[in-house]
Formats: sequence, structure tokens, C-alpha cells
Amino acid sequence: MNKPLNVLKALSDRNRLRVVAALMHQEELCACHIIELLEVTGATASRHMGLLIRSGLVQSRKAGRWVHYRLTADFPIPLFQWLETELQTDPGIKADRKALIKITACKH
Amino acid sequence: MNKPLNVLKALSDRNRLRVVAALMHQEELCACHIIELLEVTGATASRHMGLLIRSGLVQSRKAGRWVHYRLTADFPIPLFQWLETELQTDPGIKADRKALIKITACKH
DNA sequence: TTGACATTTAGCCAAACGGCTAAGTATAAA
DNA sequence: TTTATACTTAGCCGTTTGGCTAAATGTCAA
Repeated sequence: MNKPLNVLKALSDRNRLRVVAALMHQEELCACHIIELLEVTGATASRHMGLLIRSGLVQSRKAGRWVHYRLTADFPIPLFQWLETELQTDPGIKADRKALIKITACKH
Repeated sequence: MNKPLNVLKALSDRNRLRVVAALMHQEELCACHIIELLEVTGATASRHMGLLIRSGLVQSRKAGRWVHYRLTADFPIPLFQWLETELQTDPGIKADRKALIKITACKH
């Protein structure tokens, strides 16, 4: 049960869940956007993203000095559905979405 | 995002996931069955079950000296679906199901 | 090639977690 | 009412986790 367990562990941290929630409505996010959103150091953000990648939920794309993250094509659909309904009305997530509008305004 | 986060945290432990997987095919399990399945002390099992209950995934029913656990009626359906497909073929879970046949043979 | 910038890796630290034993509570049986 | 049984709560202890800073890596610009 390692695969589903790793997925559940990956999602069972507030900041990682915030990133996944953001990627559910954002297609792609640069590392620096995630740093700004979570208000953590680059090192911390990088470690979180590494864990999400190893869980198979997220993939990364390197573009020059920047790294862009997105959900993988095989992100489990039922999980996506459940998160969508659960997080739709969440105040924290709604605040994040609002914050992301400003954060992603500066393109890389 | 506390509710979904608590659900994810509740499921992100191997032993708790094993219990939930068991309850997906078992309707109801007594505490002593869970102790036998996980091979942990009663105290440890009790703490895990308390956490699952507080997450809203599991409910308990006291019958005399025994406590029986089952999934709640509002166990998230997409989550159930996903776990079912992911765990269906898992060797550990299959072994658990087999073990449960013997464990639940003695009725309370 | 050098310098600046974006990200990752290594290593430290406090907090959270999961196991245990021992003690407490509740119920049934003697 | 006493004793045994089923579970929970409290408290200890080693491991994991999530944050940080500092150092390493990789890429672009000057």
C-alpha cells in the first residue's frame, strides 16, 4: 500500500495541500510563486515540491533558471474531485487563490 | 482546510489505512479484532481509532464491554472509490483480508 | 570568465507522531 | 461486592517531520 500511502502522506501537510489546491486552478506555478504563496524559504518550498513529485502527484519542468510545477496527467481523478468539493468553499484556499492573482502577475 | 486535512492526516498512517481498508470490506470490526490485525497493544489501537473517529471517517458503537467500529455514512465517496481501486491489488491489504477471516471467526 | 540569481542539498533544531507500559474507567460475571 | 475483562488516558521515548541557515549546483548576463 506504499503508493496510496505516499500520496496520502504527501497531501497531509497544510502547505503541500495548499500548493496542490493552487495547481488545481492554475495549470502551472513557478517555484518562486510557491515561495511567495506559502511564505517560506526557497529551501523549504523545494523540499515540499520534491516530496510531491516523488509521490507522483506533481511534475516539474525546468525552463532556464526557473522550475515550473504542475499536476501530473495521472493525478487520481477521484482524489481531484474530492479535493475540489472539499476545498471549493475553504476560506484559506480562497484567500490563496486571491493572493495568486497578484503573485502570478509577474511572469517568468 | 482543516476538515480535509484531518481526513488526509488520519489516512496517512500505514496502520490506520489498514483499518480503513479492512472496514471497507467488513462492515464492522471489534477493537480486539483490530488489535489482532495490526499486532499492536490495545492502547495503540485505541489511539488510532480515536484519531479516525475525530477525523469523521469512522464511528464507534459500544456493546457491553466491546466497542465496534465502522465507516461513517458520510465517508467521502470519491475517497472510497480511489482507495478501493488503489488497494484492491495490494499484497498487504490482501493478506489483511485473509487474516481477518480467521480473526473475525470468533464472534462477540 | 565572473557575478548574480533560482533552486537544491545538507545539516540543525523543535514539534509532532507512533509505539510502549502503567494506571484509570466501565461493564459483566462470579 | 469483588474480580476479571475491554477499552481509554497519561506519560515516556525514539523516529519522523517541517521549518530554518549555509553551502552546493546550475544557468543566464555582463
